[in-house]
Amino acid sequence: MPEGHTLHRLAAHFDKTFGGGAVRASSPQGRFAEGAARIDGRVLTTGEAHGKHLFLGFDSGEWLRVHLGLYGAWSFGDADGERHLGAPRAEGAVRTALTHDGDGFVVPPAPVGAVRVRLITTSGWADLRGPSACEVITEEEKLAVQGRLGPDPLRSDADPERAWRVVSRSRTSIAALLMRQEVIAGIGNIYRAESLFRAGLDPMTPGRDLTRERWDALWADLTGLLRDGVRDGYIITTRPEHRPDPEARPVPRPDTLYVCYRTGEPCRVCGSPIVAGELAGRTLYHCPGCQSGRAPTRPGG
DNA sequence: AGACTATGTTAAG
DNA sequence: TTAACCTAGTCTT
Repeated sequence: MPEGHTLHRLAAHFDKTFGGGAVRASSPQGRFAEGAARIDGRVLTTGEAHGKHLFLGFDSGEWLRVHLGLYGAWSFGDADGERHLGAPRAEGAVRTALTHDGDGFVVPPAPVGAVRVRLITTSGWADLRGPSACEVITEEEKLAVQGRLGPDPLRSDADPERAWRVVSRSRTSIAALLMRQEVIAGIGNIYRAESLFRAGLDPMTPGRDLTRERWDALWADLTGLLRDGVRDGYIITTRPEHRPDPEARPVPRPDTLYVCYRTGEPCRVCGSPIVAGELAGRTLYHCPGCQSGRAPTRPGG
């Protein structure tokens, strides 16, 4: 789950439900005690995402920067119940009654597992577990982090031209380029593999062999897929005609994806067995039938 | 109890 | 190119 769409969902959630009042911050696990003390009592003013980074802004002018890594996840509790957002976890909202203390702050349940940060307001609580990065930074430091990130298709300030300048001059494979956050921010293993399948592109195609038109189409497709992910809450890349039941809303796997996690299974379009390889330590999935470099096809049109 | 997996990144070799 | 790190769930012994 933690590809770009998840971080934008998180940012929107904090923006909508945590703004306005003071926030109590703590670190039940203890590893973030000092950082929590710095934001404790402050007002959370804004939630913002850039690629896979989440920035929570406080009225002190400081920011909480969170990167979920592979395993990080937030849990939330509010009037709507409890739910998780981040790494794969048991899903399903649980209805629990909210109780408030004398100051009007929500009383959350006892921490479960290693909770790095716990945030509490008068309307709900949020627990963060397993992030690869969690730190309080200044505005200047935030801008420095963002300066190292490439354009994020989900942000209004994204400049695809910047990504194209790198891609069009690189001998590196498009599959590797899509994973480099300084080239394009927010793409992970699933969006990488699925977008290349939808484009009919051989993952090993050098960046500089892409035409401008194909790059523009790839960027546009990624933008649409990411927006769908923000809306749906999980990644859906299959077109209705390629699902067992075109009428039904696809559930997260097995019907949502073309190639990811489908090693050896028949391609939904051409029937070829899906191939899994390895690139820079990550599993790279593709369909040898639909994604041959010589005569690229457009699966499903 | 231990191995293994996961939608990620960084630092060391 | 490899290992390390963060966590929790699932599978194997």
